[in-house]
Amino acid sequence: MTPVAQMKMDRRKTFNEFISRKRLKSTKQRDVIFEEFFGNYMGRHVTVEELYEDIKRKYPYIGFATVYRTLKLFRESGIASERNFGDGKARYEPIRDEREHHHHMICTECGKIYEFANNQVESCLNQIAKLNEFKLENHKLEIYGLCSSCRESR
Amino acid sequence: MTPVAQMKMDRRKTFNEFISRKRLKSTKQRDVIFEEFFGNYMGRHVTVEELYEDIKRKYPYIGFATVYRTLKLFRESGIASERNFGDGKARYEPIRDEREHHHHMICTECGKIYEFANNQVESCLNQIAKLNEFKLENHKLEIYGLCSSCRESR
DNA sequence: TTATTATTGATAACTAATATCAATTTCATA
DNA sequence: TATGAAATTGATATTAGTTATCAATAATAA
Ligand SMILES: [Zn+2]
Ligand SMILES: [Zn+2]
Ligand SMILES: [Zn+2]
Ligand SMILES: [Zn+2]
Repeated sequence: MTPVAQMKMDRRKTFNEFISRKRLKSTKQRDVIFEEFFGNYMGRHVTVEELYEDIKRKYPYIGFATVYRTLKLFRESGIASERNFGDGKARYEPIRDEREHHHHMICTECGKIYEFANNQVESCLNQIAKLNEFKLENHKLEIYGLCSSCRESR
Repeated sequence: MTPVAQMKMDRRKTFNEFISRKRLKSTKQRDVIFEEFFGNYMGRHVTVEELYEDIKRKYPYIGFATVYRTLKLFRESGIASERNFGDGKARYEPIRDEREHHHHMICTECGKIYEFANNQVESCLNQIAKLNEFKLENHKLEIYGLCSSCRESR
């Protein structure tokens, strides 16, 4: 089994456990949305609208509200992250590895989103929080600017 | 003259220059909003609604749209920063010193906002951008968690 | 199978941000 | 200081994204 397939299976397991722990129900719609999201959006940052439009083509009976609610469930169960990059639309990304914490660089010209991680920054933030007697629960770090190709075509 | 009064005068000068450069007009409303914002909100992070409610008490003839538009002008002229801390409402803060770049720690319990600055983080971000051939235009960094007092009362 | 409970999808309601527009104000010019 | 073009104002409407509502339907425990 490929690592990606393995990961998908792990997320499915986590989600199923969440469903039964919370006494929720597993439905056709949730299955479809899971398959689409974890099949086609790995490493991407999709808006609810985008995912809905995508799914609607194959499964026209699935409504927007269901996609919206299911993505919230994915987040709640810890298999997806919700992101907000300042364009007013929430974006969701599948969590690949729970230890893989990362941040984003967003091109203000073409909108492309790049990911990065940096241990030094992370430990700085922990130190800053500690120094201020602040219990760090989470943090948000984004770089906005021009990606290399948009930079050239200026 | 106190440093704060000096700073306020400097911002006023910058704003007046902006007004005349852009061929805009100076009005009673803009004066009132400037005075209120730079008089009472130094070091704070006020929403449009809050500032409007505050001003309305003394100057009931000033409308919400004017406060909203004037804060946009303050930002455009470089005398105020617009912030967004994930509660869906834009917040504005007077720029105290143009060299004083800082970030925020937000208590998820009481909503208090603390500021911090850290050179090491800044140089890390510059390096990360450089490494990815990304032209850093700006960045956003926030720590969310519990402040020391909310932490204790848990 | 049945009864209970959750889910669904259409749509309404909500919120913050922004656009519209006629009346008013500012200000450059005369 | 009068005039007129241009910007501003405040009330209100519109938009966009999110979230709530609810009757019909589907899932599941007993
Ligand atoms: Zn990401
Ligand atoms: Zn981090
Ligand atoms: Zn600040
Ligand atoms: Zn910084």
